[in-house]
Amino acid sequence: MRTKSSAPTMKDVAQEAGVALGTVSKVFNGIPVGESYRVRVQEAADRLGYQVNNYARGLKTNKTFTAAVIIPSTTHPFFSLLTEELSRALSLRGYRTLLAITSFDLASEQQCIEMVRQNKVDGIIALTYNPDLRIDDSLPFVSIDRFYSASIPCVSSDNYGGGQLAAEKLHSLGCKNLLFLRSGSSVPGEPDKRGAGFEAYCQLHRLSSQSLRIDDTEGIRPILDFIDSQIRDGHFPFDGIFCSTDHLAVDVLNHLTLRGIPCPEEVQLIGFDGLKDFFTHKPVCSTIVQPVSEMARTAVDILLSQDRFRLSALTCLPVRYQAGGTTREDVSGS
Amino acid sequence: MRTKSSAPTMKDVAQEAGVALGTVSKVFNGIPVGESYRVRVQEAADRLGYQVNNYARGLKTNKTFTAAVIIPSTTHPFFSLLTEELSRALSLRGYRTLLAITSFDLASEQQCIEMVRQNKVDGIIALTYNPDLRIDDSLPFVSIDRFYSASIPCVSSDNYGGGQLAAEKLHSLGCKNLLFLRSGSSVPGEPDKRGAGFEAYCQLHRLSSQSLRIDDTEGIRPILDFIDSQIRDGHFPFDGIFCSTDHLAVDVLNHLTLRGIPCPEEVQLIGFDGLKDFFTHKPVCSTIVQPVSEMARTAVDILLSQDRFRLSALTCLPVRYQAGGTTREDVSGS
DNA sequence: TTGTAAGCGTTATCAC
DNA sequence: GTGATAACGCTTACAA
Repeated sequence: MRTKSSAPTMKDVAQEAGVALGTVSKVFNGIPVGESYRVRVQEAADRLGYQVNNYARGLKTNKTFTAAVIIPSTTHPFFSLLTEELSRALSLRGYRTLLAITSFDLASEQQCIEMVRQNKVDGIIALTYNPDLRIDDSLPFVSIDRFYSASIPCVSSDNYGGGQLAAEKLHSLGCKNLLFLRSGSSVPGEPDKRGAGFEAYCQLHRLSSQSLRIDDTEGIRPILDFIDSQIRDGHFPFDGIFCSTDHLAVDVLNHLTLRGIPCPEEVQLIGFDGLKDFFTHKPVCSTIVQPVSEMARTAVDILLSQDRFRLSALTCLPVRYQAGGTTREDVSGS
Repeated sequence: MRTKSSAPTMKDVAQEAGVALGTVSKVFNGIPVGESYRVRVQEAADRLGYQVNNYARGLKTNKTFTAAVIIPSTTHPFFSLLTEELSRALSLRGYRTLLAITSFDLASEQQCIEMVRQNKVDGIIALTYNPDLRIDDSLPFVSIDRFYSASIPCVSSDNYGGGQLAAEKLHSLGCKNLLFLRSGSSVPGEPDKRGAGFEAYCQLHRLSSQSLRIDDTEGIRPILDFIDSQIRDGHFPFDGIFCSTDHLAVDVLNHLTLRGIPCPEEVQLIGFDGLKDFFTHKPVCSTIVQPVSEMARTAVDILLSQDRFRLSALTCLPVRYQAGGTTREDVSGS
């Protein structure tokens, strides 16, 4: 029956159903209309395989029911989980996800923002590193793990509390000489508070502790070198290490093993993120678990909330400790 | 200067620049225009922070420069890599990515197609399981790993050849009694050819081989039970196993280790996918590597090619073997 | 070259 | 309750 080459429009449906254009529109917007008309329109639409054109609708309504997710990568387990949870949360609220991957490139981050703005998204959720990001505040924007300004809501896990928790755990596990290791982006962000919380706990409880922070541009070589420099006669002076990420913790664990320092026997190790090995579904190390799912839901809630500006500028979600083989309580299960 | 509440439009820019609307449009479409005008328009646009409205443009041109990626999940390493590569390839061609996650749900797959169609995407790349998917062929569609019909181009790796390659490798590594294990979706797809290729090689070379295939709805328990049932006096009768995925290979490896069957000493194991451990960047097992990046690029090329119907219905990309510790040649490096 | 006006598919405001 | 009609922001003939 369809001789038209392009997709059917409301006009086609109206003609097919023998009703006026406006009536068709009403049917598809749930606006009350005579039952017989409703059925006629519905049938005609089905026959034609009609789908409403969101672009045209958005042009009129200024709503596209599409949100952008801007993220550095999709292959890192934390980001991939975050992406999935964000997409799921948006979908649950009837929103589509426009995905933009920045590859950790600062210029690309800005481009992505411009690009998705052209697509007239209703809002942006972004995990970025560029401290000078130009964010137009006419468009709802929620930042993850990076605080920009009071007018840009930021969602993160309780990094500071997580650092404290890690110190507390190591403390209660009998560690006397603590070490904090950090490898990460050179631009400041919420995750920096992990070390701050850790150090605060140590200071408060008069625990001996030392910290080493490096940029990930240098690779982790400096950290491994530091570890080697500390080893004297096969002995490592620290008995508890908190690493800023699980990834770093695993690298440190492997290096210590290589050097014959047994973990958790001689030194206990706690990471941050709560990543699970994909194959075994087991934690890769003892760790502070980020509530990724809640973070995603919260970010979406804030993005879509009517009065975003009433909300607090920074939302920190609670973390929890999870044993994973690199601390000594594990023998009694967890 | 901006007193308008909503985003600036071309009209605003025209007014600001003191030129006609059409002139502004031309500037943003690269259509030649007097240099002085071009500059005036550009400046006015910058001043106003103007961004073209892709929705309005698409309405007129029937092109949105947006493609949909429909995928079961973003957390599985293979899918997450595929998603990233697809997004990257699309971006390189000037396309945005609309991401839809189906969670392996057949009904959701259909919904996603409908949903992205409403957003007037220019095409869809999908990895789906629903054999009865209703695909409107008015919209370019490229399927990954599942062949629907001659009019729906399908991209996959050379699953059949990969199966052959696995058998050949095990053969050349001295295995005499082979086993193929498969756990996967109950709906047929290109990956099923892995086993077929494996068996074909065994038959051709008169190698003793056996196969066990189960649906992943049952979990992998039946496979582990089968393995247990084969063990006699601590001895396992098969000396070479090909698993349909790396994931299965790792599970089998762990189970064999648990039962005291050393791998690769007593039995050698090859998986399929080529996944790397995220932390160590090392293969999780000896494996047949899928060319994910090429698959993504190919899918995008096909999707955006003008005459898609000239192309072959099924494009199989070459795989390669990679040693990863579960086969015996590894001692001499890889 | 530049300006004008029609129209893309939809919604919303009206008379009917 | 139903059906014309004017926008929405943009592109594109076509006229100036």
